[in-house]
Amino acid sequence: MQVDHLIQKIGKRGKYRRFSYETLVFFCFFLLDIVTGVLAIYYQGWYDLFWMKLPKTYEPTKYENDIYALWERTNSLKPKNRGGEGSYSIVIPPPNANAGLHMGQELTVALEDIAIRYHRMKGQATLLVPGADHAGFETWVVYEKMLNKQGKTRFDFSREELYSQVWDFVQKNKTNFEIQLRAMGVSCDWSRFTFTLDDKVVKTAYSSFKKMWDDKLIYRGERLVNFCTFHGTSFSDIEVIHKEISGHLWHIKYPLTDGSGSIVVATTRPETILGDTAVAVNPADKRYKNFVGKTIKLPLTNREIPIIADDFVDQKFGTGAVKVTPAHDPNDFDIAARHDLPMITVISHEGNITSQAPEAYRGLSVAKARKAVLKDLESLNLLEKTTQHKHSVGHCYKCDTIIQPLLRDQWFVNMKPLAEVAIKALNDKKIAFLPSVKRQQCIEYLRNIRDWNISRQIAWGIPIPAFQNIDQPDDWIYDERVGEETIELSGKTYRRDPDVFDTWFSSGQWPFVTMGYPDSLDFDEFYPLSLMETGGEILYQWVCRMIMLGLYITGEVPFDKVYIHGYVMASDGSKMSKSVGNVVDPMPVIQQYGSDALRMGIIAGRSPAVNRGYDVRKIEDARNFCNKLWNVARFIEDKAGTKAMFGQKPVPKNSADRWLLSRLQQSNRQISKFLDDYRFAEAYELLYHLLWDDFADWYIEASKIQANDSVLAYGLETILKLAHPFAPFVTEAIWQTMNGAGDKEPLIVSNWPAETAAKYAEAREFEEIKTIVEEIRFICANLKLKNVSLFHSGDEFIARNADLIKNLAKLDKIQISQKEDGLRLTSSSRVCWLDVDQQKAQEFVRQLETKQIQQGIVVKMLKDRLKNKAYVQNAPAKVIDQTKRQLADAQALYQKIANEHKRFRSK
RNA sequence: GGGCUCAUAGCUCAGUUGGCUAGAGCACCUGCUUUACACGCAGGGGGUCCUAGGUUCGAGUCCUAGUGGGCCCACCA
Repeated sequence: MQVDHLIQKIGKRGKYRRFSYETLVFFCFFLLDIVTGVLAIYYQGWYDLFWMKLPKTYEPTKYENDIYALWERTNSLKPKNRGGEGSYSIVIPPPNANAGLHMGQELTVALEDIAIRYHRMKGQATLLVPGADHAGFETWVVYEKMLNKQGKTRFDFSREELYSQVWDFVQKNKTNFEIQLRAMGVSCDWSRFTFTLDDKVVKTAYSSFKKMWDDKLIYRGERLVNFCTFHGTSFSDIEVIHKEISGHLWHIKYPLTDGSGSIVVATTRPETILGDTAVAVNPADKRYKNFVGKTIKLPLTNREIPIIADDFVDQKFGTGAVKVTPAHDPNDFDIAARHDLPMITVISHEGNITSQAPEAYRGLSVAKARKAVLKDLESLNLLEKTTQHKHSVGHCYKCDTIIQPLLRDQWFVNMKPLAEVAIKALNDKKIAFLPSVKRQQCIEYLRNIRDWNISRQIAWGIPIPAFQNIDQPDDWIYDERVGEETIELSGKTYRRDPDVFDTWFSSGQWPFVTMGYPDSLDFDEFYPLSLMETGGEILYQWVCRMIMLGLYITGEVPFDKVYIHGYVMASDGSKMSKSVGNVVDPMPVIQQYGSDALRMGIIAGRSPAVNRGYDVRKIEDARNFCNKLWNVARFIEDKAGTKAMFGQKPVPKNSADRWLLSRLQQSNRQISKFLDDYRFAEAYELLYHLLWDDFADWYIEASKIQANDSVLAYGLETILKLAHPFAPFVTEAIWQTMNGAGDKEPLIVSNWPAETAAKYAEAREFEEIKTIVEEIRFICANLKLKNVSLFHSGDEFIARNADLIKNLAKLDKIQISQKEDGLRLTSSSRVCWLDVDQQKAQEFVRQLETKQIQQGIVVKMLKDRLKNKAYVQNAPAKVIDQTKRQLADAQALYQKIANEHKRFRSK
């Protein structure tokens, strides 16, 4: 750098003249260097400002906050160009308000923001809506854990107290992830931020509930629900985790009442005997033909229960006879409904045996009751045998407690009518899916859908607006006065349902809630959303429900396209999990490598729905990419200056200029196409090579020999724009620094580069130069040559581009010569040779040999292909033409190599 | 039990209606104090595209079966 340079210069002279004037200057600079060095550590910006505009390496942390603030200050995150054609909108899947953002969310917002920035630059009215999810049960679990740490439980507080405490807890975390979303560079419109407990959300949830209520889609019923006895709440079916458990199958003898024998049933849950109300066999089962209609005396109880016949029973399983416990098994519940059997609840919501069971077992836990029941059966000699049995058992997805199917009065949504409409929309391809297989998966789910239990027995959530007549339990009314414990209505007293909605009931309405349904400009313009981008784990819980509710409430599909991304796994391919401790937090990574680097690193090489490990090397690659861009900008700043650089038409003057324009045009086309098709990783890779290979390694190197400021600036401007969706911060930082005063619009709202008129043919000349240079580099590296000369016998092309070739290939000189005794180049049609002495050149013969053999194989392969009649007959003309061209090229090359090879051997 | 998905260089992965003489980054090897960048420059080596069949003029790409990872769904007592 400048200081070091001066020190070197002055220092050398000072060596001989101590205490001279120069020595003094030297020390002054030396001191200054120390001072600036120290300052550099504390305040890099000042140092940079003093010596140069753009510092040597890009340091993201220095710019990112300011850049984001600039976008907010300039209102760049709000939709512009409204009212025109082709608006573009996305809603961020609202992160849970109870924790920081994880890598999966980084991926989510990275993909969404790339799409948003691209469409914004294309000039569309563009909207990305941020939000936060109260995440009912999820947050509840986190909060309850915190309470427990303080030695308290949920029973210490009233429902209202709990609600307000959780509210405060969530507010804190909400700010936290608002900061994080900004750090991730997400260009969302903060003025439209929506929390799932905001008034408008609650209002919409209520009006939807009311509509369903009126349409008779809501019913209250005592059904079996999946109940976690630890958390004291019920779950929907898809929230239950089924696990393979290796347990036992107990065969139990049930004596017939008439004393004529017994029937043996097999069960995995012997404690449920206490609640049996029948034994069922298959009507076609000959073994039990005479049993049907008889009764048995249920062991351990004094009850007499019937033996019934039902098709559900599988003759091949167990003994072919099933005990029926309607209150604690979904299948048995169905059987009971068919046969009008009583239901006896023997397990309580706390997971203990109830008073409906014989006294001996009352109050015991399920596990203890099982032991006791087995012991008693054994002593009565009723336990016939015990076998090992693998079966799947539902568990609470948070605490791993075994889920008990329990009878409970709950609100249910009749899903069939909603699902049918959704299935039709999906079959009609009203929504596109990436990857496309997800459509079928959704349809399958919807076809087999079961009614949705939307009641949750927790304090944190949207209260269900329903009240029950205290004198008449069947009398339920809809009322939104949920702040009241009881209400009076025409002389009757009604008590509020203490339950809250399942979180997904409100978030299932997210697309239209956030757009201000039913009457707002946003709703008119931005609904349906352009894209719904999320992880595959909530395809059913969220995506399918949004489709159903969107269609039901608004009459339209809620979004045009669904993009499902894969998971960000740990680097060893396993799942990231807090308990394993292999979670990578995005925030420190942003600190270390920069927000842009994390964004590009996380999307690199990813296709939809494919899980991939987190790979720090990809982040490093991306960091290097940012730095490359930075240094390209520094170079151009140095070369072309900073005044009025951008926004001007490029004026090509030489072959490199024309080549670059053609490369920019092609890349622009391809990157745009990839982004249109949501192929983010491929667009990024193309961009990477455009900057690194084409622009930096070739064009900038060439421009050191023959500079053209207008094309340099145009190239940088175009690449900054193409790169902006992928690297928003560094591109904007460069744009802001180089684009002069702040009166110009920020890059974020600038226009996507228009296609330049560039003809590919014009680019051919530089391609040939590249080929020649590459061959010379190869030969020189191989023979360890330096400063060789290139001779030609007056070739016009070589002569015209001599300067370029000489410098790019690091030659000593290029001259005309008549005697051809060096090493002739074989990759180009130009006749030229390197001035290499014969002995040295001979070393290259082996290389030539290999090359000739390889080329010979290629020629033969292409020839054989064309000789094949079937190929010529069947392959399309285009492919055959291509082969012919390939063969001609290959043969020409082969000939050159062979000639050169022969020339050497003959010497 | 049903369904989906992945298997390509040492590692992580691209490779979209079959046309491939199979690519990228990292890692590796050889040279570079070439003043935009060592987060760099130049050059290089490295692959029976999981296995076995099949369709085709042609298969990494399509079909069938198998092997091994991952995921989802399911009420099997």
